[in-house]
Amino acid sequence: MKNQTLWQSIASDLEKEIVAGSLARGSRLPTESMLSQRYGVNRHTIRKALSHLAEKSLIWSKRGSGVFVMQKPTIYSMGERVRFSQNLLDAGRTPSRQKLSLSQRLATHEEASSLKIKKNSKVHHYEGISFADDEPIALFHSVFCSKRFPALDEYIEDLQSVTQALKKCGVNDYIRATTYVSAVAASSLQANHLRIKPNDPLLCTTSLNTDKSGTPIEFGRTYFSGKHVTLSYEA
Amino acid sequence: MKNQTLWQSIASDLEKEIVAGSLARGSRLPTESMLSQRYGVNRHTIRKALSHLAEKSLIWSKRGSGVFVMQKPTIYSMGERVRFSQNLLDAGRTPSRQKLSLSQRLATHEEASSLKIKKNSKVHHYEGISFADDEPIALFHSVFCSKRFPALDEYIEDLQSVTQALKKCGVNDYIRATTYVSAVAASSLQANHLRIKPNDPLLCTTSLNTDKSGTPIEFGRTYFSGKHVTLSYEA
DNA sequence: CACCTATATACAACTAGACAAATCTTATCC
DNA sequence: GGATAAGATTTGTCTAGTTGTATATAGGTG
Repeated sequence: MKNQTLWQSIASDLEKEIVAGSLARGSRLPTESMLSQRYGVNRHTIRKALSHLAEKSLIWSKRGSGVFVMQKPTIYSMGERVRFSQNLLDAGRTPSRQKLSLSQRLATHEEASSLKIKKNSKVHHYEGISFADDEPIALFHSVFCSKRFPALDEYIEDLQSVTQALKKCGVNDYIRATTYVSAVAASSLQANHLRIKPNDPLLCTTSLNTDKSGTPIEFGRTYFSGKHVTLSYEA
Repeated sequence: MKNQTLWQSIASDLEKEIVAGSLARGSRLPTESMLSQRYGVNRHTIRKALSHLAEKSLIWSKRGSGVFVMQKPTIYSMGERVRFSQNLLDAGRTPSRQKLSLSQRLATHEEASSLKIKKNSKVHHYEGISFADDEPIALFHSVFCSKRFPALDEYIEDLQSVTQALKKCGVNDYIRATTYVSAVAASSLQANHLRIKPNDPLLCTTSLNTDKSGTPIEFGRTYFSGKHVTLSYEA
């Protein structure tokens, strides 16, 4: 720990405060100007320390707004039954979702064939952001056969829960049939929603849920922020 | 004074200018490049002369900023009532303080036992720099029981004086109960604040102030720059 | 030879200042 | 009360200048 540069000392000092908890998870750091005063250095030196912490995913910054302490990464377990809210509760986090859009449109080829419905069938398209402790961790979009679930959109709107909405439609249980996982780079729009930078890595899961008899129910993709989420496949 | 090397004669030349006052205390020297031009030597030769003056504590340098003339050292007297401002005024210096941070956090073991409060109690944490004639001479940090002095942080913020802030909290007088003194090496962060080099010696005083009845009020540490301060224990 | 003095060059670390872009705050208007 | 506009804050980016450090070279001296 010798011969440290100033910005390294500052970075490790701030890191201590974060892990010790005196800078709480999710809270805002002092501004760069205030930090430069506190440490008696130029703002650029502070920025170098902060950018180091940002690379370690301890903090993230938003122009015009401030620098914030990141939450701990969330372990998201994939299994036969993947339930967003329950998953996060199990991980000790507070789940929430924000709807981005909820509409009807024609199914794409991929969606139609996955759901085993006719080409040009109508589907409910549900798109949104998943949060853990008010921190965005994933973007999702799902489609459901409109013919089979005529009023699903209203239920989702009311209940804010896909699982509950499906129950209203008579689907008491559904099972993850297939999941594909790949890594992609975030677009600028995705990055903005997830509060990360463009080209940061995303975990892209493409999944199909069916009922017990194997009939397709829901097809969708979820983009998890690599910084915030680790997928777990434990049995 | 013959057979002097180049850097020696340059050093003594600059020293003359300092003691004569043509290079005022606290002012900035010409840059190393300018000096190397003025004396017609290489910059390294200038640096050798400057580093000699720095060892004699006549100047100090800040990377990226420049080289500055140091003030004279200060005598700081320790006694039953240790008051920073009064001490410096008595020594003919102009005191000032700069706040580095002021926050609440949980007390450490040492702090809790010294203040005789419960473990995990909240404390005000006040951290800053003490100046004499605009030259930093010490780093301090103090803790006060939050429960006993709920609004102390606001008072300190407003009044910029611990003694005055405590008066607002009903503590009209406090007494130095114990003081421990040790010598430690400056960290790079401490060195930066005190305008000295890492590993330069510091006088570390650990002190407890109580009210007249002996109830602990304030516990803290002060790190005096060995180059700038001599502690005095005269009766 | 080993060591000090001095030169030369290059790069790293840090400061200083300015401006742009995004955001937050506040006053104002209807 | 809510929308809008203006101003202040805050992060992002850029250019320039200064000290700190490392390496290489050469001459003089004990």
